[in-house]
Amino acid sequence: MNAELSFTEENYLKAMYHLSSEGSGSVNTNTLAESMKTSPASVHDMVKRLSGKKLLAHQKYRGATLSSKGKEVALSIIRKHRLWEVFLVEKLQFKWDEVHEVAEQLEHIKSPLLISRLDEFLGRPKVDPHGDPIPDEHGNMKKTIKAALSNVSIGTQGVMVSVSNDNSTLLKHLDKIGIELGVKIKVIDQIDFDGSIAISIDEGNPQFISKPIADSLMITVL
Amino acid sequence: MNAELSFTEENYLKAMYHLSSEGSGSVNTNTLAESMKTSPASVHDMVKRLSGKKLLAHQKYRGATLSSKGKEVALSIIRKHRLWEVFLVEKLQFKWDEVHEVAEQLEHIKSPLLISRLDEFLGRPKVDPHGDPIPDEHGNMKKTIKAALSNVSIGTQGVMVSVSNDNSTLLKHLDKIGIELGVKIKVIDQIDFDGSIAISIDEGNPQFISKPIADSLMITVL
DNA sequence: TATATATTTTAGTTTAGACTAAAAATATAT
DNA sequence: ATATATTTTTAGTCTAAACTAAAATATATA
Repeated sequence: MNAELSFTEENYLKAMYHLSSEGSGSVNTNTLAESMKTSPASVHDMVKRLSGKKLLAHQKYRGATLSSKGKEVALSIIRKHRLWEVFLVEKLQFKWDEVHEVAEQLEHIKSPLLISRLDEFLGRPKVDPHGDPIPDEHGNMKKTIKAALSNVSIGTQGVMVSVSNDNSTLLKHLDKIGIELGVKIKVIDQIDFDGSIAISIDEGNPQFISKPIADSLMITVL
Repeated sequence: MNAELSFTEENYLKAMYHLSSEGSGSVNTNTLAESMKTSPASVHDMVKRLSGKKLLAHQKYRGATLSSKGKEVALSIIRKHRLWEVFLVEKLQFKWDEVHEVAEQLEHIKSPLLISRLDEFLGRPKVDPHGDPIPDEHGNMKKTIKAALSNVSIGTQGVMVSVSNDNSTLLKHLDKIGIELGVKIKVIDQIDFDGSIAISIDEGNPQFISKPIADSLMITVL
């Protein structure tokens, strides 16, 4: 009845989910091909396979859409991926940027018991180390809100998710003061005069960053 | 140069290792086919693949032998398998009869960092939950002496390391009478009539177990 | 509207890993 | 020593998932 999916099939479903604004809306062949780093022809083959398995709906020349069954599978893989990322960072001291490749492998391990025990072992975390929400066993998760650091109110906590500016002087500066992707940031104070703000990084001592810097730092609000 | 191996290729190498009395000696096609639950023809295909990759040596009609490179790969997979088993039992409260299937999947995850961190996290264990030794990162492990409980003389003490039979009725029975991995067992008496024996479990009161059960209980002799 | 461009689909190959059936080599038993 | 049985290898086929090249369709522009 529910034949086991290959790693590849699972990866296509995951990509479909991410590309279709959280699972609703259709994805065209070329977009999926680019995301999967393969050819449109290969994608077309796979889309036919997966729609044969009722995991997505497809009509000729009109792109593909995840079915509810397909969405369910995608969310369970995302859940596994993010739980493993938490494990790697919290238990095995992986750095933020070392987890992805390994989690890409671990997400395909098939064992419901493993995942429920892992979830428990980790204390049923709600977000992964990048601040992305972890779906529960029914696929429910709360949406994350992303905002520039300069845009949130005092007391807001979040996880650094991107720098909307690739000026290398800025990047070096961030590195020096300990701001990197994945760190937890809390806004402590805001100075009206120049728009600079005081933040704590990973629960450390408060330090100031200027408005232009705060403008370019994006966080997911926790 | 060192192209990544498929799960299947890794499984063949692992089977080769187990079938060739710890990696030395040749394995014939039929034996390997039975172990891999496939046909001799398929095995032959794979043996040609793997000898092309210098992971084993093969001469026509004369069976296959692991090369030192192949043995190295096999041992690294066995290492990963056993470390994951320790993780599942010690951290995720898996029962010793629930770990195998999941470890069969986890052993193929490719990340040297993951394994070295996992090893550290687990306190560099020397044996897995079945009492089998865990190879170190260079493939070294010490041999353990195992014997069936029915085979040792009165007065012998040992530690329960495995059950050479995965019948689930037996496993449940053992669980009920308090026999689990790691318990210390001493042979108190042997009854010639039916071959049953009296043992003490963790220095407790003697109790009898039948010959068929004693046959399938393996201990490491102390 | 007609034509150019972009996207999607079809058709035909390729590789890994399985399969079955049959042929070849080796081992064994009378 | 020869017949028989066993084991191994070859040959040919199948499926999943990729590929390239070409055909079909859709979209955009003159």
